[in-house]
Amino acid sequence: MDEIELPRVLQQLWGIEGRTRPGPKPAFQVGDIGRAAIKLADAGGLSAVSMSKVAAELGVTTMALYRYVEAKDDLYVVMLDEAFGLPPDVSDAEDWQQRITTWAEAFRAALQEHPWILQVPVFEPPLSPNQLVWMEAGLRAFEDTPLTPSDRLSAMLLVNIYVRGTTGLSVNMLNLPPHEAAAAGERYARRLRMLATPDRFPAITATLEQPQEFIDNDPTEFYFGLTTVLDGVQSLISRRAT
Amino acid sequence: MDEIELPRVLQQLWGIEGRTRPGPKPAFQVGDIGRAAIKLADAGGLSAVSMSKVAAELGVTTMALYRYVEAKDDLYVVMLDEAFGLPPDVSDAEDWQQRITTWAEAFRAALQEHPWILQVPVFEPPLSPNQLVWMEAGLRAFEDTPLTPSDRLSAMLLVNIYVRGTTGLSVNMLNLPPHEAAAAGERYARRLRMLATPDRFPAITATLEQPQEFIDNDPTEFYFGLTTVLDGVQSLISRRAT
DNA sequence: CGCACACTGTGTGCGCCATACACAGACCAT
DNA sequence: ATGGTCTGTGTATGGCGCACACAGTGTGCG
Repeated sequence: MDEIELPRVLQQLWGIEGRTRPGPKPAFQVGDIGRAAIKLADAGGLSAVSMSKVAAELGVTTMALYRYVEAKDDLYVVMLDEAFGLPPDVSDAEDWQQRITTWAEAFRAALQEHPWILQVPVFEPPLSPNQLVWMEAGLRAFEDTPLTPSDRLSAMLLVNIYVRGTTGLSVNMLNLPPHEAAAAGERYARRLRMLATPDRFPAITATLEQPQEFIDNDPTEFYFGLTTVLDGVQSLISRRAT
Repeated sequence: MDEIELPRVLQQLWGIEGRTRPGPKPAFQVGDIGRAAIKLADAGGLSAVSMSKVAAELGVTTMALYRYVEAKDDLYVVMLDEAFGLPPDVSDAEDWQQRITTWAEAFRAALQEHPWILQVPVFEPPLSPNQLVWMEAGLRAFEDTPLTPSDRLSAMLLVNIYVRGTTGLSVNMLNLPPHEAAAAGERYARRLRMLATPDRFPAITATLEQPQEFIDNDPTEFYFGLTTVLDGVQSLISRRAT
C-alpha cells in the first residue's frame, strides 16, 4: 500500500527502494553505518557511539550520516537489526520446550555478544526485518501446542522478557574483566552484609548466609529460571488442552 | 566496620554521618535533590533531568549539586530510592501467591507513576535503604514455602524481571496521551500487516488476525503473565516439597 | 543531447550537557 | 580568636545531537 508512511530507515532495511534518484550515488548503505556503530559499541559500550565517532569510523563528516538516518534513534534501529542477525533454525527440534530453549539461548548469546543492546532506549515495538524474523521464530516454537495465537504471543514475550532481564542483571553489572567482576560481587556482598542487618532484614541475611554468588553469570542460574518460566507456560498449555 | 568505603551518597541515604563538620551548613539534603529531580523526570522523562535543571529547580548553581553527589549516576541512585518509597504491607496476606502479587502490583504501580525508572541505567545491584526494604519484602513473600533462600531470591528476581519487562513494554511505548497511544498501536499493527507478509511470517500473521490490541496496557494482560510466572514458581515449590 | 533539479557530502555554528578547577565566604573545634 | 574545612559560586573545557546553507554530482526528461 502506501509504504510512504514508513520511516526511511525501515524502508532501507527492508530494501524498499523509493523512486529512482538523480544525484550522486550514496557512498554506503545503512548497514555499513550500523556495522561501524556496532564496532564502536562492542568496544566501548553504547556511550562510545556518537554520530561523530561513527562518521569518523567511516571516514566521512558527522553530518553525512544524517543523509541515511533521521536521528540517532534511527541509528539504534539499524544497530539492533544488524546485531541480532537471524535466529537459529529449530526445524529439527522435537517439542516446543526444545525450540523455545534454543531460541532463548540464541537470544541470550546475542545479548552477551553485544551487551550494549540492553542499554538501547526502545520507544517503539520492533519493525525491522531481522527482529520480525526472530519474532516469527519465537511464535513458531509453540506451533504444535493448543495455545491460541494470542497465548503464543504472550508466551514468547514472557521468554523474551525473562532472557532480557536475567541477562541484563549479569551483563550490566559484570561486563568487566572476570577477576574484577568477582571483586565487584565480593564487594557487593560485603556491603550488603553491612547494611542489611539481621534484625531489620532477616530474609536478605538468610540469603547471604548461603555461600552462593549473589549475582551470578552462571548458565545454571539461567536454565534454572528458564525452566521455571517454561513450567508456567506448560501449566497454561495444560489449561488450554482441557 | 569500615563504612568509609561506602560511596558518599549511600552514607547519606542511610543516615550514616561522617565526623562532625566545620564549615557552612548544607542548604539541603540529598533527598531534596532527589525530589527535585523526580519532579522534573515525572514531567518530562529522564532526559529532562540535567544537573543544571535540577539545580535551577532548587535555586542553586549547577556545581553546588556536586557537593552532594559525586556524579550524575549518584543522582539516579537517590531518585530511585525516593521514587520507590516503601513497599506495601503484606502481613495479612494468606499465602505466598497473595503476598507476591501484592508486591508485584505495587512495583508495577511505582513504575507506572514514574515511567522514567525504566530508563535509568543501572550498573550496580541496589544498596539504598528503600530498595533493600523492597527486596526484603519480596523475599518474605515466600516465607512459608519449602523454597531455599537461594530459590526465594531467584523467584523474587523472576517476578521482578517480569514486572519490569512487561510494564516496560507498555510504558516505554505508550506513555502518551491515551488517544495518541491508541493511534500509535493502530499504526504499528498496520505497518506490521504490511511488512509481515503471510508467506514469510505466518505466525505473526495469525497473531494479527485476532482482533486484539497488539501491545496492551490492559491489566488483564499483566495478571495473565503474572499467573503464568507464578505457576512456574508453584511447580518449583512442588518439586522442592517432595 | 543538455539541462534542471534532486540528492550527496561538507563546513559552520548553536545550545545543551557533565564536570574540572579556583575561589570567597561560613562555621566548628580548639 | 583563629585554622582548617566545608559550602556554594564563577568560569571554562570538551563533547554531544543536530539545524542550515552550500558546492558538487549524476539521472531522467525535454
